[in-house]
Amino acid sequence: MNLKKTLTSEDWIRAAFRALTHGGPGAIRVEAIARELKVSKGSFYWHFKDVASLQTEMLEHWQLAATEAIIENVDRSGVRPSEQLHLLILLATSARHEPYGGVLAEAAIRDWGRYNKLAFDTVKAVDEKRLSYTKDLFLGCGYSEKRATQNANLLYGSLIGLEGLAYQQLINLREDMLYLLELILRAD
Amino acid sequence: MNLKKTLTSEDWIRAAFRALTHGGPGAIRVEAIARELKVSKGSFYWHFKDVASLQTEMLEHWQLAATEAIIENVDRSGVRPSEQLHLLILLATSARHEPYGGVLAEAAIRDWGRYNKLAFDTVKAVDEKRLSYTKDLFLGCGYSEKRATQNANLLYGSLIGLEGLAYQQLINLREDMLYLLELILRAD
DNA sequence: CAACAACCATACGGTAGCGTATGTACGCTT
DNA sequence: AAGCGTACATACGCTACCGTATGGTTGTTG
Repeated sequence: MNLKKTLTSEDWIRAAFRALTHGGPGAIRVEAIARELKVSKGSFYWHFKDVASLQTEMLEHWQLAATEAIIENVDRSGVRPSEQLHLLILLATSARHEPYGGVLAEAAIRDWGRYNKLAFDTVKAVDEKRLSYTKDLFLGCGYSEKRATQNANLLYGSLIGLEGLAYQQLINLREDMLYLLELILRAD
Repeated sequence: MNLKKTLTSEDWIRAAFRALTHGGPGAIRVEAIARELKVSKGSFYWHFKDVASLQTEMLEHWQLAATEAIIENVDRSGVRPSEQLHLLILLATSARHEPYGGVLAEAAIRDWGRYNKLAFDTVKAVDEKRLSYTKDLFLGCGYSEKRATQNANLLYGSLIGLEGLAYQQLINLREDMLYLLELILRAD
């Protein structure tokens, strides 16, 4: 009995994320997603005012989930700061805990942010929060303000860039990220 | 007398890159670019068979230019390997020598590669060449095969990721890249 | 100067999407 | 069982784009 009779707006949002992940921002189209969901677009315009409002809700959902996902797990680990950084990388490079399609959706939204102001602001807010959180972990390790900032920038920026290369099968994401952390922590 | 009477196919390609940079892959539209160039699409279909062939030529042009751009300057510098790495970063973070719109086009093509196989293969080929070149520089510094590979992955991957953060005004690209190189070279 | 090719304009049919208007089936209340 | 709101289906007009067909203009060449 997994047959739901009626759809919710969240069903539409999830389907829209699949479309975004597979075809980019331009694939967020009412009629195409409706076909995917095997309903008519009458359903869409019942749950949403228009496409823009769907996009807004998508970004809101993602922003919430994207900032809570990893941070909570690391905070609750209860280990010491340098171990938290290690754990952070392990979690970030497993990437099966992220919402709405994981790394693929993450990259798709990041791309989206290049051509859409709302998406840009959303991604920027998420990046700021993650950078700030990572910086705090380095501060907890005893690094100076400047060093903590640089280390956080480096760790997070590298993660984003290396994810792209890993997607192309050119590198091993976790191996290279752990190597970077080693370089950082080794330096006095 | 900067008024050229007729357009060349390269004029169309350059305009298409501007469209790509500003609006993403979905902005590569004949009639929109024609308006931008103040001609009709009759011009386009004279120079190109269809949109797909324009896209193909765009990627071919970019692939050629993107691999030759920096590498040549570094090769001709004549300094020793570790200084070449330093120079490489300076050039990569100035990014005003790149073709077809520089970093912005680069990122747009990278995004494009997520949803288009031809673009994907092109970006992958470019990344492979740059990674291999960077790796050779590290080999020239005396690093082992494994370390040279890891260092190259890290340096190039970080550049891509940090460029995104720099675009959001969240970091200083050159400062963080030079810091990374310092971390790498300092480690024995 | 006639002929030809390069280059572009205009007009057309076809497709795909958006948003709206309206019809309809179904469950739930009273 | 009559009525009402929920959740869709269907049909419509509109717009933007693609690709083609065809005609016009300009420069070059014999």
